[in-house]
Amino acid sequence: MSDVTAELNTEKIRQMEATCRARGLSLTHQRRALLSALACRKDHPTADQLYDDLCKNIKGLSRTTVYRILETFVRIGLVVKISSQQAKARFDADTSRHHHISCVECGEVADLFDPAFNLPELPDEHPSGFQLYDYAITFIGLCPRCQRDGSHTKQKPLNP
Amino acid sequence: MSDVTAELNTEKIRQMEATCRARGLSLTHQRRALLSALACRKDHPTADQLYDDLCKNIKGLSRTTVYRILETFVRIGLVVKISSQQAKARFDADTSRHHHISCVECGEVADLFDPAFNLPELPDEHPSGFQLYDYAITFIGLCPRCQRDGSHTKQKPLNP
DNA sequence: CTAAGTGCAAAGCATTTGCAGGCTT
DNA sequence: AAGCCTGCAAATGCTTTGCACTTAG
Repeated sequence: MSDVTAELNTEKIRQMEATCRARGLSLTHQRRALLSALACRKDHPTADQLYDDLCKNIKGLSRTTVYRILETFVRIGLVVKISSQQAKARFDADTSRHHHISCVECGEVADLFDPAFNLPELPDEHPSGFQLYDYAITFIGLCPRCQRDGSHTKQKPLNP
Repeated sequence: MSDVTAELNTEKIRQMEATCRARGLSLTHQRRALLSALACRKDHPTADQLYDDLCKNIKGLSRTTVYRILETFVRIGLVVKISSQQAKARFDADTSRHHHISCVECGEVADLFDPAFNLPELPDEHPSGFQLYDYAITFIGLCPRCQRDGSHTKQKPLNP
């Protein structure tokens, strides 16, 4: 890794630690290590990949801890959890182009037919080298029922 | 349900059955029932919700069968599987606005920074009554490595 | 010192697999 | 009749939970 990159990472880690302190979170070495692993990686690791990374440096680290810390970081907006808001798959018999909106609270999924949100035509291939087949837009929000109930026990947005 | 709706469903079911035949799939009553359940529902049921629906009418139906049939229907493009391409969550320490592209074959996720795909500003609330927080765009494709390997054992697109 | 954080083991779900028997074509 | 399909039970894989111990502030 180049010096410049290393410095950028250091800076990023410093910022993340500051965020933790601002939230009153203890800076345990497990958390520091995870912070640094996240800042260094340019891909989108799974919890287990991060666990494997950290194991090299922390003896006796528990997988549970990695899951728990990640959850905490997501809650304070330090990292984003990609895909699988809820673990279960949902199925849609309408295969026409439309979008979905998913409730952060209860996980229900509704249709959102709004051509204003359709994307311009996809190229067959992207500069990244990926061959593009399709895309999916998922909106995140709170459904009317959960707005009313106001229980909000799960992953409510919590940004500074 | 109104007569008109019922007729539309009948028509839709007929088309779906035709697709099955065209693919050489046996029209078992489990498959017929699932077809009809899917055509009737306007929401986005989980496999278990569909299983519960079907249980009322088919004695001794197995959950496994529902999962297997759904998988088959997805493969022939009759239904779309929403969210959770792979079951595991992935994490991204970059919380700035950008998109992701996910490989159908290996599940790897890459960044796609292309403002051309950014959406117009979101309204705070949508006509559906949902309070909107955010959105996520996920592109589906085949990564360079899997293009080379060409093993393609999983969910390759298979539309008419 | 004291609450917050961690490790361990076990449980929880959604989903998948192996295999024997049953049903469409 | 032939082979695709299904049911059952058990396994798998990711994630969460309960509880006692440890550590940061």
